[in-house]
Amino acid sequence: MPMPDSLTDHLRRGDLMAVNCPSRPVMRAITSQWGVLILMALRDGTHRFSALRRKVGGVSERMLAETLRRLEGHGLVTRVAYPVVPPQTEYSLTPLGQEAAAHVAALADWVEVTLPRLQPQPQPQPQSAELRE
Amino acid sequence: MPMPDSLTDHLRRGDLMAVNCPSRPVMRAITSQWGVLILMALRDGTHRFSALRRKVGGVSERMLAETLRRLEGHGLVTRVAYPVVPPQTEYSLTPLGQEAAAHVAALADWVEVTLPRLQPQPQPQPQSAELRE
DNA sequence: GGAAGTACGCACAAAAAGGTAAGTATGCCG
DNA sequence: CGGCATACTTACCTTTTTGTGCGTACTTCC
Repeated sequence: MPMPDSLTDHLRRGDLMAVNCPSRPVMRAITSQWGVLILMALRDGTHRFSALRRKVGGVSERMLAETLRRLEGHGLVTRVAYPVVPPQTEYSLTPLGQEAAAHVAALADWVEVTLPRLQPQPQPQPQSAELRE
Repeated sequence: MPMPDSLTDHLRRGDLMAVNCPSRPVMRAITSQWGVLILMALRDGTHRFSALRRKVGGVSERMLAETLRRLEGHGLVTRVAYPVVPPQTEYSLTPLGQEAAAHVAALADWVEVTLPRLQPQPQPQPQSAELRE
């Protein structure tokens, strides 16, 4: 019988497989499409908003701002805004952010290096396999 | 003037920062919400569909099937379907899948272990900081 | 003096992700 | 003999995500 979780009995010290695991939002922030790229971009040091936008190909201003804010909210990114004439803001990784970024960079490097050995998702037609009666 | 990329001049050996980098789809498959969890779940060995569904909390059948298919398309997961009376299918990681899964697991472990040191995203009101005239 | 650059917030719209329910074929359990 | 379990797919609908302009306040460059 699939009786639902009686309570928050799963959140011992973070079972990512549990629906209510508090680590999930953090993982999502880090592994989000732009989160990954922004973390990696910031590994090269402090960047301004527009510099990041130029560096991370394809990101819109809205997504960049939003993702930076989420990362900041989790303590992975630092934001320093100078209320100067033309707005200026500097983003950089916190020590924790650097650790996280190192992990995603490792994965990203692996993907890039392994790419030729990965299928270009040929999308096989849904035939049944292994016919043994 | 923001002249668009003249051509495929960016895809040298995989600049993830480039919009058209072929690594991006793979990264998205791996770092997708369910991709991460499924890869980690499969680290424990071969699983059947329903076993995975039970293990990965919160995943729907649709998402599970879809994500498995994407991972399979990229050569990270193997699917073996036995055309037996009640359907039976076994999913497992390919060698490449195990490498990928190891990376995501490393990140996930880091997150779980670091969680107490990460802000619970207090979402600060958008005030300006560092007032220096 | 008009255009561009800066770092966004906001409103609107399109696209993508995700959930739900139902259907399938059939052996097994009660 | 009816219901459950299995592994999905498909259709339909809701939710979330993402992109596109627009506006801002002021300065510098042509």
